[in-house]
Amino acid sequence: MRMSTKAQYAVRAMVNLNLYSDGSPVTLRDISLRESISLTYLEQLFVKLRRGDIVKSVRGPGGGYLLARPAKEIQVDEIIDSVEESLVPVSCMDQKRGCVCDDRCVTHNVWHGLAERIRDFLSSITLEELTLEAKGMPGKSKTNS
Amino acid sequence: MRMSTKAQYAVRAMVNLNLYSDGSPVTLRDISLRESISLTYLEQLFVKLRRGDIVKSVRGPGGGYLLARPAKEIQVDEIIDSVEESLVPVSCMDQKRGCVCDDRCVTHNVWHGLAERIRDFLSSITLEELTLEAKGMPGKSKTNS
DNA sequence: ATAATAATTGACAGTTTTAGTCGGGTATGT
DNA sequence: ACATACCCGACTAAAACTGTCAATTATTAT
Repeated sequence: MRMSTKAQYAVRAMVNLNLYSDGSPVTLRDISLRESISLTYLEQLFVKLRRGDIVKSVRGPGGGYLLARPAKEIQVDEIIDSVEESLVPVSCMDQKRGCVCDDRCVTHNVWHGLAERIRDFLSSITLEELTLEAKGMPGKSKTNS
Repeated sequence: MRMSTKAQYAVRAMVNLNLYSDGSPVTLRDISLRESISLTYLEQLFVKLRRGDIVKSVRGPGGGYLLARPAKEIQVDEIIDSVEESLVPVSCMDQKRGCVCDDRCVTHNVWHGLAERIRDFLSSITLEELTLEAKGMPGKSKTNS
């Protein structure tokens, strides 16, 4: 039960992007240096984040990435979804239209319930909250306990 | 974010063991046939389940496995812990004594909070509840929603 | 126009984890 | 003694993860 480093990187990169954004685009190179994530790997992640409507890109000199929406409207689960990291704990439940197990699904409800808790929690946290926390100014809701 | 099949097998096997237990030991061979899990793989899992005080073994002819404790006192998270499947979503938090990240733990609280939710949920479900559900006689608390 | 910047994309590879198999051993009841 | 069933560690094939590399396209500054 591990969150892949891909997902962890994506969240960290997004917090960093928002933290250092002043209206003009932020380059991946800057994020790469600040977060010690390889530039080429970040590129991979941001292609997916763009497709997921989390960021938008500005090409050419002075270009980079901007948030596609206000930080308040970006939830952590959306970031993870965008980099194609499943939040569902078992493979038979990947399809939207429910579990396709044909038999012996005694444990189905356990994983289904778990998936709900994970989703609920991660969708309750916004990028804005994480960024405020990173600034040492916790927002109105804390992420733990 | 996947629950390994090892953990899924362990939970399924435990439900099956309890379901077909009438006081005398249940052999892994029977569980293997009923759940279509390889016998040798089950052996691996049950060594760990025994060490985790989930089951106890009876050797020799007529032997097999029994629950080490009443089903009501066995929680799903204990089963998963026993087969050495971490329930903590990030590796830096594996140690009991907290996260050892030396820096940039902006996202720490997210994973910590997530770990708590996962633990809380899985510890709220007992083997007895799962077994009753499997019998088509849902217990007092449902596992989902 | 041209050059520099920066995103975009696909192919590829090393490493680690997972999911098992295999071959023996050990305890116990009949 | 012998069959049963647990016990244990080494080994392996496959998959996933975590990136790298090379080449391209779009945009802006000069």
